[in-house]
Amino acid sequence: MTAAPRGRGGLADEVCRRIADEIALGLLAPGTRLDEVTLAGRFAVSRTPVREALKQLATMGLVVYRRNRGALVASMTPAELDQMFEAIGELEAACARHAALRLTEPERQRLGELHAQGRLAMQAGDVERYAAVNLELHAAIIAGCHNPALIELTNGLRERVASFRRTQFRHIERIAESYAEHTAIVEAILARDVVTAYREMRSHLLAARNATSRVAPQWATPQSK
Amino acid sequence: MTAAPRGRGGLADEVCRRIADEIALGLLAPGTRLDEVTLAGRFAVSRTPVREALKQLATMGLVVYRRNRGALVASMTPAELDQMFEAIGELEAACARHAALRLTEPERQRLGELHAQGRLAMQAGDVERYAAVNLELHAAIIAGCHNPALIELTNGLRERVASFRRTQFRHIERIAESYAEHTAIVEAILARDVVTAYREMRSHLLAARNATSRVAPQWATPQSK
DNA sequence: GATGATTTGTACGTATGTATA
DNA sequence: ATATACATACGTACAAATCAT
Repeated sequence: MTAAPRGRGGLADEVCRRIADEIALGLLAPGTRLDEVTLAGRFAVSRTPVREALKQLATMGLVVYRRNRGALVASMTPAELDQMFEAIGELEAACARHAALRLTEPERQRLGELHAQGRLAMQAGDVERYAAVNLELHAAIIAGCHNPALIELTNGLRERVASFRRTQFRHIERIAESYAEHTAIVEAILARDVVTAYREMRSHLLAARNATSRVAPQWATPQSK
Repeated sequence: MTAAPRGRGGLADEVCRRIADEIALGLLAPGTRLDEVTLAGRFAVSRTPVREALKQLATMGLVVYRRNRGALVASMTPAELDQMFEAIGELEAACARHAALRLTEPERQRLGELHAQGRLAMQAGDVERYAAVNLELHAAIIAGCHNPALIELTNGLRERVASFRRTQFRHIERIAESYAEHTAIVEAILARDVVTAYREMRSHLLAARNATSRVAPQWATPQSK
């Protein structure tokens, strides 16, 4: 799932990936203390790889270090989360614009299929499934820009807010809205309409931002102590 | 200069900053081997902080790791550099758009002053000075978006390409072009014209990309081994 | 406010793996 | 191809700082 350390061997990178996944999946809630020896025990390694992993996670922004007091899973204020979504909006919109011009034929086909799957999930009222398809659709568009730097940046940001956006599709109404927005985006991309693809993706993510911040206000407080 | 690790104490972060600076300044050329013991000696610390620093630099993208063979200063192919500039263009353009709406009065004033300084440097034919002012102007616009996530992302990318864009203003003609583009950008921002600010900043960085890649084709080859 | 316990930060030793002759 | 040299990767020990009592 996580693409964080540019795939190599090494215990530190392995530990880094596993912690990153647990954070993204919400198993490690924001504000959770990350004790080096505990983690070392949990992954059956010494403290050294754990320390290196935590340092990497800190530079990724998934973890926050406090001087001589160890690491915490990063938490965000509502304002910070909002800024994050704004940044993601800018990046994904850029990705969508480039995707409109650069998508290969098979990629274009897959984009259409994913969107169709989204419709089925929506009509079935399957929230989990829609969320999964939604993720894949966005991933397809991001990858479709064919610019590794942009892709990496965008996915990095998405990973950082992953644990904060779980409740995105709680309301069924938001799913219908989301699908309608996806339609505009997908159609624009397939029509190679760069301006519309950019604009629609941007407003789509602004809408998602509002949907999220409405639901998750209480997490934000850093429960440091 | 470098803002890499979110300012804390600790030798690892100190070493990280210093190495990052040396890379950005070109003292450590792309492809240079980063020997742990050598660096440890140079900074008068043990290998541990150096290792942690290198791991951080690797996740920042300034350094690449080869499995069980240590770290190298990251180098880029012309294609990768191009993609990098494209990504920077998207980000800075977004910053410019937000800056047009969010700049405070003192910030707006400073922006005008910086641009005026650029004109003086250009008229004096002072390449070094123009390059410095150029840097400050871009930094002012980036900071002016008032979105920490966007700012951090953009500056991170700029740092990664810093050592590759040193020759940007070799040709005096490029300075004149650059200044003219800056004029369009600054005027748009000061007029709160979001569309123009975005468009002009984007094309400005595309132009800079071309200017750079024309000059620096040979560095790109990864001189591994 | 001082002392003890816990945890991070740094240093160093050993083993494994890669490159060279 | 085998062996040697060498640097990295991991583990462990010590020191310093923070938190709790």
